[in-house]
Amino acid sequence: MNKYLVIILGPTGIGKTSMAIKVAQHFKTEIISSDSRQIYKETSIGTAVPSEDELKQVVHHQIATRSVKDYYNASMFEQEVLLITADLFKKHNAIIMVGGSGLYIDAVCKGIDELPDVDIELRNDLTKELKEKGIESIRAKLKKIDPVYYEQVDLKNPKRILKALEISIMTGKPYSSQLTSPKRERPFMILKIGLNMDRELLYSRINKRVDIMVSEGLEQEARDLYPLKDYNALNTVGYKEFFDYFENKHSKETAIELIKRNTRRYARRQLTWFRRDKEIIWFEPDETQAIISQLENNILF
RNA sequence: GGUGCCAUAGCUCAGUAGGUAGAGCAACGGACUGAAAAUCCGUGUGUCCUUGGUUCGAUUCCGAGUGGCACCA
Repeated sequence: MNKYLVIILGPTGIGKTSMAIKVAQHFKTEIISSDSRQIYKETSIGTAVPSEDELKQVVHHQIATRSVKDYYNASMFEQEVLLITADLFKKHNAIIMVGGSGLYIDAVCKGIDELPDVDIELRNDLTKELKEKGIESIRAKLKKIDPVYYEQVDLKNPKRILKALEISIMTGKPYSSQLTSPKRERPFMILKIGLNMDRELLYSRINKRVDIMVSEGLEQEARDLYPLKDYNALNTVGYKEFFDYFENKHSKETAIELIKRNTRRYARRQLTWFRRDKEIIWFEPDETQAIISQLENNILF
C-alpha cells in the first residue's frame, strides 16, 4: 500500500494552516480540513479559516461546506472524508488533513460505531426533561434502560447521559451493547504530525490572534449570526462571548478577554486529547524542513 | 532630604491576638465513540521582600536595609 494520509494537528493558533499549505505544496497535493467549525460557511473570521489567498494556493476540502443551521456530526465527517480521500488518492499518493478536532480526526483514522443519527425531537424532549426535572431524572432513566453504561458513564455529564438515552430509546437496545470500539481498516496509511510550542508563547499568539479577529470584524460577524445563536454550531468560542455582550451581560472588553481565555482553555483541552495518542510525531511549528524530511523518509513514492 | 503607609500565590488582596497561610481571577492536570471550539471531573502552584534581634518557635513583634506609593520640603 502506498497511499498516505498525512494529518497535521495541534492546538488552535499554533500555525497548522500555513504548515499544511507548505507541506501540500511540497508534495503537490490537496488539503482536507479536520476542523469541526471551519466546516460552516458563516463563521469564517471567528474560526480562522484560511484566507482567500491561502485557499488559492492549495485546494481545500471540508471548508465552508455547511450552514450553521445544518445538523452535523463526527460520523458524517468520517463518511465524507472517506469519499474525498478515495477520490483524491486516484491522483495523489499523499493527502494532507489538517485541523484540531480530535474526535473528528479519530473518526477518520479509526472509525466509529454504526449508530442512527439523532432524532431531534427526542433530543429536545430529553433536554427539556433535564432542564425541568434535573439530571437525576435522566440518570434514573438511563439506569433502567442501560445499567451497564450507567456504571461506567460520568454521571455528572448531562451530554453523555443524553447521548446514551437517545440511542437506547431510538434503537430499543442499550447504548453500551452497541459500542464495539471498531478499528476500521483504511485503504491508506496514516502519518500524524503534531505541532506544539512553549505554552506561554502559544498563549501570546492566541491573544494576539483574537485581537486580529476583532479588528477584522468578528463583532459584526457575530452580530449577523445572533438570530441563529441557539444552533449548536454557534456554541463556539468567539461567538457566545459576543452574544452575551449583545445581551448586556458584560462589556465588549470583557467579551474579548473571555474569548482569549476560552481559546486558551480550548487549546489546553486539545493538547490533553492529543497527548495520549502515541502515534503523533511532534515538531515545533517552524520546523518545516524537518517535517518534510520526516515525511519523505516515511512515504514511499 | 523629611514624614507616613505598603511589601503574602502569576494578578488583586485577605489572614495569622507568635505554632510556616487562604479567597477571587488567572493557571495546571485529566476524561471524552454522532452536539466535540461542545460537555464534564480534579488540583494551591508560596524563600509570606532581605537581614539582624527577641522567643522553644517569627510571615506575624522590634531594628536596619532594599523597593514602591503618598504627602511635606
